[in-house]
Amino acid sequence: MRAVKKSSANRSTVSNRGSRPPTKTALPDRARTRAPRASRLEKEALIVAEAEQQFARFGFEGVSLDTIAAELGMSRQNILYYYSSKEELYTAVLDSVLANWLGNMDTLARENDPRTAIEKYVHAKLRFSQERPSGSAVFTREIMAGAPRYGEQLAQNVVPMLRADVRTFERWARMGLIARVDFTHLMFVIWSSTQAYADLGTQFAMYLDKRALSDADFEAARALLTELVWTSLRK
Amino acid sequence: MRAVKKSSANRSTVSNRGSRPPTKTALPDRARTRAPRASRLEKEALIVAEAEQQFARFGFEGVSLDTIAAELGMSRQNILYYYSSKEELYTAVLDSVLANWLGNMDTLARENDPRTAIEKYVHAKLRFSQERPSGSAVFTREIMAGAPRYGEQLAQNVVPMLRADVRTFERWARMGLIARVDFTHLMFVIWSSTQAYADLGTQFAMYLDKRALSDADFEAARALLTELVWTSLRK
DNA sequence: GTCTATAAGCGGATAGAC
DNA sequence: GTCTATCCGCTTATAGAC
Repeated sequence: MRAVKKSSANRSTVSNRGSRPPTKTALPDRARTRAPRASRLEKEALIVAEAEQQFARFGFEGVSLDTIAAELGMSRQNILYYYSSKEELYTAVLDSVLANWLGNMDTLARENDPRTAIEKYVHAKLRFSQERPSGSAVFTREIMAGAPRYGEQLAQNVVPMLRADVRTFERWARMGLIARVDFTHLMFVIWSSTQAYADLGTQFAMYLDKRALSDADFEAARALLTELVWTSLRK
Repeated sequence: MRAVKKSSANRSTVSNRGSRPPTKTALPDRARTRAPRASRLEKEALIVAEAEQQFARFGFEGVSLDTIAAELGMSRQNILYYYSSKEELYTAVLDSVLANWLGNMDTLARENDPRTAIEKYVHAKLRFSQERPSGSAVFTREIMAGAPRYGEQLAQNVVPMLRADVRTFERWARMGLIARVDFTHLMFVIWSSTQAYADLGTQFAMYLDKRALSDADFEAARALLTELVWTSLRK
């Protein structure tokens, strides 16, 4: 197999700042009551947020510390003061997304009623896609690349969740609450389609002749997907 | 917005039908009089095939001409002899995938019976994901990046196909052949989930504790997705 | 904490020999 | 067609001044 090459790419192609996030507002009055510790965390959060946006669109190799720094009005050396390497910043982004994710995504087993469980699950997953599309996209890119930098964490955190959800479906089927279909592939469909509303959101919007997906679009997606899944499971 | 460079459509690498490198046709009696033209096309096909693999995993910026050349046992300068820039090679890859795609994907309207149409459509889309996963992934990455280099072609070739399919659904609904749901989002679900079996195939396989998805896995996906869609449309 | 300077290497692309 | 040589910009990262 080929070795994963080192990162270093000509950035001339990434000059497009078309749909960039709104220019980050500089730190609001950093007047005198500046707790040193809070300040650091605050700045790290800004860096991670900007890095998330860029990694989402261009992937690890497609982003340079310079472009991240430029967008934040700081120097690349300054970023390296907070994160000692590009890869460390990258994993910090993924850590941040994963934490937010695990904190907000309940498993199916939280609910006893299958219908309610599915409704809530699809809703939560789509909400994540809507509220943090970049976070979703960074994960998708990492997975598409073969998870070279975050495979361990994925295997330990995400896969077990999926397995638990499949087991929950199977339990419900044994209890006669739902019809028996291939629950693993059902999860694949639910995951990939909800994820797509984050990763391919701009493309979906373009198809719909709008600049970005609206609440109504996400509501339509939620309604349809819930309907699709539940109709096939209803006994 | 970024200017989309012209793609070298004249340099058609479309002849590479299958997923992998070209089969040498070599008519025995013609062995002496080697046509230089065929030789060139053959080599271009090899380059495009390797580039497709790498762009699929690492994206445009994540790949260097050096790594592509190394895998083929040639020099990066030699690649530049066939494709005068990295971007030209990249668009040649997308041209090749798109041609293969348009040639094999029928629209829904090809069939008169909705059920049959959906079955064939899902089947064809999944088959493409199975047979040319890298091609799918290159497109997904391009779209996730905001289609900076192939947006024009996407808008002209893919979007119209999707719109036509949605109109077909609507016609069937007016004819009373299927129930009325949100057909646009239905297409989003069909596209994203079938696409995922290419883009996230290795991850799905990992979840299933195997090295790669098998025919049986694709068959299970086909059966489930067809069932999901059709059940929700059956009147 | 933030800066300047610099190391050390990879990137795409061109020119020209053979 | 393929190679060597070369240009030059960009990249990550370190060292050290302030």
